[in-house]
Amino acid sequence: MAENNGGEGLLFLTDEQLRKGIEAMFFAYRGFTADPDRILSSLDYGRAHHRAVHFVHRSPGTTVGNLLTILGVTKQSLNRVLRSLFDDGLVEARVGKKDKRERHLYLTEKGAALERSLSDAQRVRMRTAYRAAGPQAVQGFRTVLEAMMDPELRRQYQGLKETPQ
Amino acid sequence: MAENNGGEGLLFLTDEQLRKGIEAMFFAYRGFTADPDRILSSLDYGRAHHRAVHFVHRSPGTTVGNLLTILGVTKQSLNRVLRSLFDDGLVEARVGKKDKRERHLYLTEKGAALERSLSDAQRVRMRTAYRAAGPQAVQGFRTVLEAMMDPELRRQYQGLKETPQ
DNA sequence: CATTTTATGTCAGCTGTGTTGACATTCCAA
DNA sequence: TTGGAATGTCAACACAGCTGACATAAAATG
Repeated sequence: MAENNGGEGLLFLTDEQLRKGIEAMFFAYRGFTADPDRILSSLDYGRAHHRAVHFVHRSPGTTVGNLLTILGVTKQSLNRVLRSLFDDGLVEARVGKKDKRERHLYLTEKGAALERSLSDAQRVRMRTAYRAAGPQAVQGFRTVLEAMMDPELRRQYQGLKETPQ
Repeated sequence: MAENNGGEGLLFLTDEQLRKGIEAMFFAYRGFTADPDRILSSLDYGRAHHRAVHFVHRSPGTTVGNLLTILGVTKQSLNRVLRSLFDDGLVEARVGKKDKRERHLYLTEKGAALERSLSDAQRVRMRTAYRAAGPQAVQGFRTVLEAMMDPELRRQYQGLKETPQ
C-alpha cells in the first residue's frame, strides 16, 4: 500500500541491501546489549543472568521448564545461572502446589531492583532510537524482526503479549 | 506523512512498547544467527569465525588492526580465531608493501566458499523476512537499527558503504 | 642515529555460558 | 507397583571473551 518504490520494485531485496541489513543487525545488537553489559560485568554477571531476570520479571511464577523453552539453552546451563541468582538473593523458587517437581520463580525485591536498573538502561537507548526514527519506522522495525524469528520463537514472542501469567 | 498515530502520538514510546521491542531484538537475533550457527558448528567453528570471515570478505586486504576495531574484541581473542583460519587455509595474510608491520587479510578460494555458504544461509532468512514485511517496513527496520548503534559503531557501519577497499 | 610509538603475535590464566553425560527426585499412568 | 516422563543437580568439557606480560619488527620522531 502506498510507496510503489519504483515500478518493478524489489530493489530492497538485492544482495547488497541484504548485506547491509545483516551488518545493521550485527552492529545494532552490540549497541543493544552494551548498556546492560556494563552493569552486569560490574556484578560478575553476564547476559545469561540478564535474560533470566528479564523473563522472570516478565512472567512471575514461571517454571524452570518454561524458562528453558523461552531461552533455548540446556537446563544445566540455566541451572548454573539460577543457582547464582538464588545464592545472591535475587530470585526465589517456590515448589509447585499441584506438581511438586516444578519450581516457580519470582524476583525478590533485590532482584526486582536489578531488573529495573538493567531494563532502564536498555530502555533509554531503545526510547532514544525509537524517538529518532519515528512511529512508522518503529512499526517497520517490529514487522521485520517478527518475520526474522523462527516460527517457534515467534509464537513464544507473541504468546507473551497475552500471557502475563 | 500519513498515520498520525493518535494526535499527541508517542504511544510507541511506552514502557510496554519498548519492552516488546527489546524482546523482539532478542528473539530475532536468535533467528538471525541460527542458520549460520548450524553450518559453523558442523565445522567446529563459532560465530567469531563467521564474523572474521564476513568482514574479510567485505573488505579484502583489511588489516588485523582494522578488524579489531570493527569487531570490538581483543587482539588475543581475534588472533586465536585468525590462527585457526590460517591453519585451515581459509584466510591468507600478506605483509604490507608500505608498512611491513601490517598483515593484509584475504579469503582463499576455500574461505570464499565458506563465506558464501554462511551468507547464503543468512540471506535466505533475511530475504524472506524482507519480502514478507515489504520495502517500507525494511526502511523502518534499518532506520531504527542505525539509531540503536553506538555512534562509533554507526560510523563504522556507514563507512563500510563507501569503502569497498 | 637513538628513541619512542605502532602493529602485531604469543603465552598464561581467568570468566561466563554454552554443551553432554550421569544421576536423583517426583509424578502419573499402565 | 512398577516404569516412564518431567524436572532438577553435579561434574566435566569447549568456546570465546577478557587481562597482563612480553617479544619483535617497522615506522615515526627527536
